[in-house]
Amino acid sequence: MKKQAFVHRNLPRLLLQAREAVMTHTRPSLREHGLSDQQWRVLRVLGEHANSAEDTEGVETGRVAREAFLLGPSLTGVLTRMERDGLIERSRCSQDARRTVVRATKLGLAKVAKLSEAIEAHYAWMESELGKQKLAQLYQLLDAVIQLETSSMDEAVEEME
Amino acid sequence: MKKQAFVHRNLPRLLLQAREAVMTHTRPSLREHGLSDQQWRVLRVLGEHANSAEDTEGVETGRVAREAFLLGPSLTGVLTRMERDGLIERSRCSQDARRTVVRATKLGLAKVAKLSEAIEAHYAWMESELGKQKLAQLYQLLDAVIQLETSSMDEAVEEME
DNA sequence: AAAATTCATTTAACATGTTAAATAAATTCA
DNA sequence: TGAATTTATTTAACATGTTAAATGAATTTT
Repeated sequence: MKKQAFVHRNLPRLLLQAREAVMTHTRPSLREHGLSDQQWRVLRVLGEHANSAEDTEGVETGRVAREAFLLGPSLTGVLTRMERDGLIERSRCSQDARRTVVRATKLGLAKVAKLSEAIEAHYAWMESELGKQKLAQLYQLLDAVIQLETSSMDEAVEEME
Repeated sequence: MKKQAFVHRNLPRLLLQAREAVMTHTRPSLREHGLSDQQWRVLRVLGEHANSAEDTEGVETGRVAREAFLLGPSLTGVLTRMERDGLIERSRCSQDARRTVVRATKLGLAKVAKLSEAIEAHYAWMESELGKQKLAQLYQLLDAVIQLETSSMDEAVEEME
């Protein structure tokens, strides 16, 4: 019996499609508040750090970039427009003048609060439609893929050094 | 016993990360051939249609946009640069002068052939590292998410009409 | 057939992604 | 201490994403 060929499915494209499909649901809420996808990611990060003890100064932009999954140069522009729109404030870090620190304004924090509800509701909906197990399974598989590729990349870097 | 809260994981971000992780592997091959991610997607589509019977004229840009997952205006720019670099040719559709049709040049097709090998090899590697079942499972789950969101969107559109 | 409408693509304007180079401040080293 | 190096961010230049408006060609309507 001939072995059935495993038909693979353009994984990057599928991941992109899946992401778009999910965002199609949450994006309208963001737009109602005048936020781009990236601005929302930034606000979300700032919201998470807002009540943290040492974050009275704000969060370093490097950290924001990592956690919001943005590159430095992109973040610079995003922050400029967010400052213009009164969502955040920037200042120099008092400890290390190389760094810039950012914090959300009252307006920004208010949007985080409102939108977090909408996002939560969306997760609840997905959970009920798709099932908890499947969702958890998906998380696991995505973690595995990320782990796989990242760790193999580390090896490649070691070889170059 | 208190019910354990289901900790959800920022699905869009995970999907983005997973996609980046996968592309981290294939991107160097693309760059060696001087291709951007988008240019590769376009070439891939053109390659798939190249040996098709009726495609002697080329493929309509609308179709390319859909299959390469690009928006019209983005595609226009991408194609302009690809034409400049000798990867593709554009012309007016003889049947319907509104449409533009595109085809890959010899150079373009050669790159598709070379890169397809590299991509295949990458899938083989992922398959062996992650396991066929898990990969198949991931495809299934991603399909389910896409299905879920797109079908619920259709309903929303119906309500507006 | 001429006007109105629909359809496919492009242009325009602005936001973001991406790489390399420039700035500027902190750190290390001689 | 002062020069060389490292680190954090920004600027610059170009490619792509995104929405709305413009263009041009087919189709429908009257």
